Amino acid sequence: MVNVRRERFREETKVEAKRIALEQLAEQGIAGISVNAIAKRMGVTGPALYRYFKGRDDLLNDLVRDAWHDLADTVEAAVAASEGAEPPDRVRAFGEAFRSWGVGQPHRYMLLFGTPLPGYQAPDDTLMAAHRTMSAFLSVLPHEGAAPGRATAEPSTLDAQLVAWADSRGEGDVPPAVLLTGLRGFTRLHGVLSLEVTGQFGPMGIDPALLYRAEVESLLLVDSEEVRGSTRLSGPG
Amino acid sequence: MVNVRRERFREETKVEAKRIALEQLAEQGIAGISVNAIAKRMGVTGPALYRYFKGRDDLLNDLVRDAWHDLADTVEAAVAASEGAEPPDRVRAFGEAFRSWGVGQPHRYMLLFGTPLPGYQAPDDTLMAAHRTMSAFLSVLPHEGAAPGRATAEPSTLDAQLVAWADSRGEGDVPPAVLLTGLRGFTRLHGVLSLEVTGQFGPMGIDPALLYRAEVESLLLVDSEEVRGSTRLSGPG
DNA sequence: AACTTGTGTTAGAAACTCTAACAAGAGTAA
DNA sequence: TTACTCTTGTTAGAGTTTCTAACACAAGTT
Repeated sequence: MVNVRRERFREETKVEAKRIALEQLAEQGIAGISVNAIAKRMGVTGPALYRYFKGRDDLLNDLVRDAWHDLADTVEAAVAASEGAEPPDRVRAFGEAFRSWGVGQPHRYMLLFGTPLPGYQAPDDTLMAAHRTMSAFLSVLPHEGAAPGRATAEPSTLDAQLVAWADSRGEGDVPPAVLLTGLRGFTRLHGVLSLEVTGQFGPMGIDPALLYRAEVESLLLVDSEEVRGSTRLSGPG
Repeated sequence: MVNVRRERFREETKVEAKRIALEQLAEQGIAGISVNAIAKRMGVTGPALYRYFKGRDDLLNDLVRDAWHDLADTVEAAVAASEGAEPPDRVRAFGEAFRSWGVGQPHRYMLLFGTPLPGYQAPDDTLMAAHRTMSAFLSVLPHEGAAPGRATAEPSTLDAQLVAWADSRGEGDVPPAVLLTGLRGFTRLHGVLSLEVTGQFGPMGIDPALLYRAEVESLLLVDSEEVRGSTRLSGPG
């Protein structure tokens, strides 16, 4: 029989430890997360926490997993709340939710998108949450009018890779054009956001929010770009 | 009188220490850089190196500065080598040089664009190199046809901030439209590249190079995007 | 009541950063 | 040459880490 009381206390201890770790993360960054210091703040000695986490890396991996789930929940909620709105507004809603999440907790954002621990392999659980985040984004991109592509003869093309990627996540019905828009769009948002949360715009005197929104708007056009050739450069036509 | 011989030895010691630090960075990431370990590999005891660096943070800041200068040199060389080519090809040349630099030394790339040390303020020297990098990019973007804007009445607009930023760098003659293209373009390249060097595309089975090039091509269109309204979404016209 | 399991303790190894005190060499000046 | 200063190395040590091992004790099970 499973001891439910012990299991519950054990879970609460882990939650409490991670809560303090999140504080350390927010205040001092990843390097400021210390198993020893967490234990002290919980009123126990250092080694006690090793009954709950195999090591510091294990704790960090838990934080990464939790953060991905939190991010996925956040953007999913925003997408759900925008139900019924016009497609462009739903994209904007996703964009704002994503940015708010990141700007509100810069170090946690970089915990997800910064350099991973050496040898890190994201577990299925974590990958699932990352997928949920991306799916939420894809769901607000309009699908109509996009050619439903399947596995192409040439697997080295981006389209083929995108379809294979979607297939592996059980989303084989999403057209490659939408997948491409989603993936490129995500990299664009991350491009601005990651520079913002690391403070790179600080010495430049530029409001990252404006730049971010400009990029969000660019997503609303990224499809039509693809249609035209890409040899033109600059100059109002 | 200045003792030139001592000064030279001192400089060589610092260079050697940073060389080993770069190896540690490449192999184990930032966390793997250890003053003690560097000293041992140089055949001296740990504290000896503190005659050359005020502390570990000081060493890291030197690495950041060197990396920025190296990156600036690299993209400047690529831009210079593309002299005379068509503007789109020069943009591509910059893009490839930037990506090669980052992909070739992922941890060093993240040393520049990852979370900075707490309280870090980039010194002038470092800012200069960052500016050189951006200027190299701006120099391959075509300027003709762009309206030469100066300080606007409304300073909260992105254009006004861009002009102020360029002014502070002594590049007040660059039109705001080009500044915007440059800044947005840089964030796009960084968006893909930073996800690549942190291994985020690994589990996705997608070739980041293809995605990166798609974004490079998007830069060649970013201006014309601005001209049209930004309310359209998806769907081949 | 006896046994197993879980969870805390202390002790300690092996790292790390960084400071202090000291020793010795290199360069300068009387 | 002698004396002084400056630079650069050493060792010792404080105060951190992470993490393992050995032990103590309580809680749950049989």
